[in-house]
Amino acid sequence: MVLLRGMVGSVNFSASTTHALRATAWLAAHGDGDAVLGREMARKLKIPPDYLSKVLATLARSGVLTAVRGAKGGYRLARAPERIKLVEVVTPFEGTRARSGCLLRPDRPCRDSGACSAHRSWGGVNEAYRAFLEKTTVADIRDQA
Amino acid sequence: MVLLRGMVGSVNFSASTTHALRATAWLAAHGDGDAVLGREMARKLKIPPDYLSKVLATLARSGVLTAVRGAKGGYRLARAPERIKLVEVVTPFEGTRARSGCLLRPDRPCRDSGACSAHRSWGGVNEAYRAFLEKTTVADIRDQA
DNA sequence: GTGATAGTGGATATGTATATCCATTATGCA
DNA sequence: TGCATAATGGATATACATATCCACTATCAC
Repeated sequence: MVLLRGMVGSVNFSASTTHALRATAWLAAHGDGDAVLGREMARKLKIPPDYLSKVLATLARSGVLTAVRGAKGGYRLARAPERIKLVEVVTPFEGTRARSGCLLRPDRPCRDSGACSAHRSWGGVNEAYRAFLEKTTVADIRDQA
Repeated sequence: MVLLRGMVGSVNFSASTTHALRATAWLAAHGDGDAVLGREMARKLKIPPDYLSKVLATLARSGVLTAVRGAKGGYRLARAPERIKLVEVVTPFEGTRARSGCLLRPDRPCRDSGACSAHRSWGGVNEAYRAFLEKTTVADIRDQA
């Protein structure tokens, strides 16, 4: 296995989640009210079109985007970017990977939450992660699109 | 897709990494200097034996464990648990998943690191994660085994 | 030395996320 | 109404992590 020392230690999202974040950020930056073609977003963001379309459909079902079918259709943000939290964008894709947040037994709720210091500081990492997703909105990442 | 609202927002490790953490914690708690059979650890920790043996072999190659072959063989911690950082246990398994830490473009180094506030606070999440792995040792998670 | 034990490593199977392909449905517009 | 367009969704392919199986090598006990 290839070791990438110094690179370890970053929190990752799945490809689906990353596509969702980039797409919503791009819509916030370039959407002018009109619906934007999924195909065009895929081209601009260099994401496989048929894959992105699934991601966009999921976001539409979740209420983050509004899908417009037919000619002149496409996708637009369901609300102003300032009113869409990142947690809304992330949740539909990270749901299956969600865990208890317990370091050693992520498959089940952990006993003695506050017992050891390692457990508490690990909880702090998760709390920082959760807080970021709650307080950051699509408007905040618009410029990075 | 099933949504698990309220569960999203925890940082996860892969199964291999979790096995490695649990195995080293268990060795710190139960190893009394003698080598412990991989098979016994698998039984106690309820981890598939043949899978755990690969994980243990990787940890031995990385210098976290010492492997003892032949009869009366097994594995032991290479050093005192206080002197083994979690980052050493995690690195051999999370290496392939390592990314740039950039929220929207994890596949490449990100431009304008300090430009937007979202970028900075996301960097803070990663910093908390990295700091945890650096400051926590196997001794700190021993009790959770 | 001989046999039993235990780690090592290659080959393979399985499950899930990722990615692609294509038929269908819905809608705007002439 | 009819046509072009675009989202929708099912089926399938690919890649990788996970898991299993088995043959091989190294070492201890006798």
